[in-house]
Amino acid sequence: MTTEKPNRSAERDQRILRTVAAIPAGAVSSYGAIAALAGLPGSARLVGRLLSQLPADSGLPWHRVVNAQGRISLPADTPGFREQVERLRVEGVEVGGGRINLRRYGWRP
DNA sequence: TTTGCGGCTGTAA
DNA sequence: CTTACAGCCGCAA
Repeated sequence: MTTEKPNRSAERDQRILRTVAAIPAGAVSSYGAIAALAGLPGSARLVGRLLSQLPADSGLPWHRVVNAQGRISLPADTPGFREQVERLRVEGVEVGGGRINLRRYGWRP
């Protein structure tokens, strides 16, 4: 009735986060791919923003998301970058120079 | 409410 | 590898 304005953004967020959560360990996906899988093609940057604001205790595998070039999108001199590299290696993903071979580790649902 | 800007982007040149 | 531009969105002014 009075409020006929559903929070569509919150819904998108959930869909994106759920998609990220679906990436299996040992694999990586890209911002654009996640957005597309979540039904939001073209909203790659939204995925990035979401992950960047993700609480530390979210439990989501944010580290399994890299850019379309297979590169970690965080500045190489940041704790976040090192953390991502570390987490990926723990899962068996080879990371060289902040790079990942998508042919090999790219997630294909 | 409109506008402008910037981003964990993507793609093409 | 660098540069440029295109879309999409959230946020501050």
